[in-house]
Amino acid sequence: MFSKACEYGIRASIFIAEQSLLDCKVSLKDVADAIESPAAYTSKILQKLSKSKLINSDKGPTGGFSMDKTQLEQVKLSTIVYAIDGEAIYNGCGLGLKNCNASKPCPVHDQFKVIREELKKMLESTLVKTLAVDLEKGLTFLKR
Amino acid sequence: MFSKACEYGIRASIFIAEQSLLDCKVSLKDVADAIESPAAYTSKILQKLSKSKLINSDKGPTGGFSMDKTQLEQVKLSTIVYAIDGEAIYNGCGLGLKNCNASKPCPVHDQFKVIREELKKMLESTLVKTLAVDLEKGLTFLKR
DNA sequence: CTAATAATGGATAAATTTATCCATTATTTA
DNA sequence: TAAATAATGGATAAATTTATCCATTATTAG
Ligand code: FES
Ligand code: FES
Repeated sequence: MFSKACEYGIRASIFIAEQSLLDCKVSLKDVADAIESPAAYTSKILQKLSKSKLINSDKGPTGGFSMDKTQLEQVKLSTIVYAIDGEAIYNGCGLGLKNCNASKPCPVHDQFKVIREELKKMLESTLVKTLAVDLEKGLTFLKR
Repeated sequence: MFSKACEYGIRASIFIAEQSLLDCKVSLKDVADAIESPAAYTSKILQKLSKSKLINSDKGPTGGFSMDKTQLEQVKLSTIVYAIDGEAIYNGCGLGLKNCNASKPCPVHDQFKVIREELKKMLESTLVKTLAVDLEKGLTFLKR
């Protein structure tokens, strides 16, 4: 469904959000440990999220990654997915034709459209912060 | 969503189904031309579908790929996807944890489950033959 | 039986994605 | 100001996916 990079990105964001709700900054290592991901690769992904202003990053001692109030209120799953995987998931054709196009539809266009719209709606209506709250409550898990 | 191989596989199947409904066998080249895919790569995919008994293939002159009555009645999108991409799409975790597991759910488990179930239902309720009929009518397209 | 045809299978190659390494930069504390 | 810390950026490397090439096998028609 999503690329590995995107999966890591979502998991990392949820962890950072959780810790930010507890007023804690986290280091790259914290993140990699929490989501069980390769640190260096995760670093690249966090850089991308940071450049897209979805998370903050600070250098030096006391540095680390965090999300501020505004980010916590605004960053949705869709924001993350878009920043990492781009818009392919929204307007890509399910059978790989370039661009889904209703006026020259592929054989599964009608069926796919429904699913894709559901997915889109879901991603757009889910705040990372909300997921972080459940994580903090111990209801969900970032690794296994 | 699906791998390129799976996209080619679905498009190829629909084309073969369409031609089989018209009682025509098609060669590898016919398929690759019809779906605008690299022939040699497509060949590998068709071999896989053939070994899974989803399509027939015959060597020699008058050979080619085809689907018989039974295959046309039985092969669904889900059959193709399963043969090529495996079951990952059905029981894989949306965030990449190994196996979706409701008793130790990832943060998006509930949301994802809904989407995945929709997708599954859609794939399982769509016969390749049905898609082939619309293609034959000129209502849908395999390339663009 | 021969020649032509078309799929098959194995070996590679190219491209993309995922992952690692390390020197550099910015920041903080002592 | 020096030392320690943590992210950054660039260069590679490994792994996976996608794609190509070619010799072989099976089949058909002449
Ligand atoms: S054209 Fe293929 S999904 Fe719309
Ligand atoms: S555990 Fe992640 S989708 Fe079910």
